[in-house]
Amino acid sequence: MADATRPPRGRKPHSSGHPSDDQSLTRERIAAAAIGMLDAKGIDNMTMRALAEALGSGVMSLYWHVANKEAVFDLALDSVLAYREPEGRGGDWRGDILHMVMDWRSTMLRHPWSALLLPRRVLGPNILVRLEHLSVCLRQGEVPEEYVNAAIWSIWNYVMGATLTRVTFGPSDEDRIAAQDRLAELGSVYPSLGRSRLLLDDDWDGAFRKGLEFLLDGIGARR
Amino acid sequence: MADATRPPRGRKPHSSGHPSDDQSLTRERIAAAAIGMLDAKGIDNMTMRALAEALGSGVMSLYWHVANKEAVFDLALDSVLAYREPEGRGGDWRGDILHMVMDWRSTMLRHPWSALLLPRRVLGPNILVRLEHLSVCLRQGEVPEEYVNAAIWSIWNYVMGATLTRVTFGPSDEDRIAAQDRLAELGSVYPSLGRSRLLLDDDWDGAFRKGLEFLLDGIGARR
DNA sequence: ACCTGAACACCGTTCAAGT
DNA sequence: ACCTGAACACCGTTCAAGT
Repeated sequence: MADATRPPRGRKPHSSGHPSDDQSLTRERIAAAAIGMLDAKGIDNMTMRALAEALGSGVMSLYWHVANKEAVFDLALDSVLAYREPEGRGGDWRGDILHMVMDWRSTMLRHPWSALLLPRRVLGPNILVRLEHLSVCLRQGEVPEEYVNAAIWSIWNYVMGATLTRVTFGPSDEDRIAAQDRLAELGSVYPSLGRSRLLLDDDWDGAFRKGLEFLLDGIGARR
Repeated sequence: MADATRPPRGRKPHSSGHPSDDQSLTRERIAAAAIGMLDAKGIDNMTMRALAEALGSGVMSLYWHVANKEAVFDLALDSVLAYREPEGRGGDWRGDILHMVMDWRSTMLRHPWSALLLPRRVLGPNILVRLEHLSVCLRQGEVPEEYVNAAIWSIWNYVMGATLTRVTFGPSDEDRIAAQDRLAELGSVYPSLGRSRLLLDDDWDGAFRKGLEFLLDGIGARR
C-alpha cells in the first residue's frame, strides 16, 4: 500500500505567525471531521461530499490535502489508535500485554468503524507502536525468539477477529432476534451449539478475556 | 410421432439433453456466477450489472430471485463454506479441531473475498456446522462447560483475524516493498520489531499453525 | 410467475480553471 | 499554494410495465 499518511503534494505544517483561521483546510481538521462523521453516521455514510460539507468547503478541495478517500480512512484510523504505555511497568510481561490489548479493544469498540478498517489497511505508525510494545513485552517475558513473531501475530489475529465480530454481530437487535429464531431450530440440527446457547451468550467482555488468557497461557508455556 | 420442429424448450427438472439450454435464472445459478466473478475479479468488481451480464440477463431480473446485493454475497459465502467431517474421527479432539480449522482457513484463502465477508454476515448454516463441530470436539475433549463458548469464540476470532490479515496484507508485492521501506526506518523507532523482522516474515502457514497451537494449548490446560 | 428498460439518487474522482 | 464547479463514469435499487 502506498503511504497514504503522507500528503500528495508537499504541504508545510501550519506556520506560526497569524492566528490560524479555523476555516482553512488542514489534514488535522480533515482527520478530526472524518472521525466525528464516522462515529456519528457509520462507515457507509462517510462520503467525501458529506465530509466536505461538514468542513464547509467544496468537495474537491479535500483532494488537495489528501490523495483519495482511502487516505482519509488511514488518517482517521491512525489518529484513533494512539497508545502510551502506563508509567509503572514492572516485569509483569503478561499483565502489560493484557493491559495494552484491553485498551486496544476498547478503543476500537469506541470507534466501531476502526475495527472494519484496521485489518484492511495495516501499518500505521500508531498501531506499530502497539506491536512494538507487544514485541518488547514478549522478549521481556523470555518467550523464545522462534515464537515471538507467531505470538505477536496470534494476538493481532485474535484482537482483530474479536473486535470485528463484536462490532458487526453484537450490538444489533435484529441479529439478536435472528439468533433467537435460529436457536429454536438449532436444538435438533446443532445440538451441541444449542446446549451451550452460543449465539445467545452476550458476555462479550468475559469471553474476550478468557480467550486472551488461553492465548497467553499457550504462549507462556513456550518459555 | 413427436413434433420434430418443436424447439427443445420444454422445462424439465432434470434435462437429459442440453445443459446449455437452461437460461432461466435460479438462485443456484446466481450463486455460482457470483462465486466465479468474486474469485476472478475481486469483491469490488462484483457488481449487480456485471453479474447480470455474466448470466445473460437484465440487471433487474436478479431482483426477482434475490432481495439485494447483500443476499448475493450471503448466497455465495455460504455455499463456499461447506464442510463434511472426515470419516475416521477417533477421540483426538485436538487433531479433529486442527483438521477442521486448517480446512476452514484454506477454503477461505481459496476464495479471498470470503474472508472479507464472513465477519460481516455471520450465521449461515454451513458455518454453523463448523461451529457445531468445534463444540462437539471440545466437549469430547472434556473442556469444562464454562469454557466451551469462550473456546469456540476464541478460535473463531483467531481464524477470522488470521485469514483477513493474510488476504489483505499478504499477497501484494506493493505491500511487501512498503514494509521493507518502513523497516529501514523501523530499526530506530521500533527496535524490537525491527529485530524480529516481523513485517518481512512470510511464513504465514507456520505462524498460523503456531498461533493455533498456543490457543489449543491454553484451552487444553483448562481440563 | 418471471423478466425488462428507463430513471432516480447517489458515488469517487478527473479536469480545466479560478485566486 | 490553495480552492472550485462541472462533468465523467460509474453504482444499487425503485417503478411501472411487459410476457
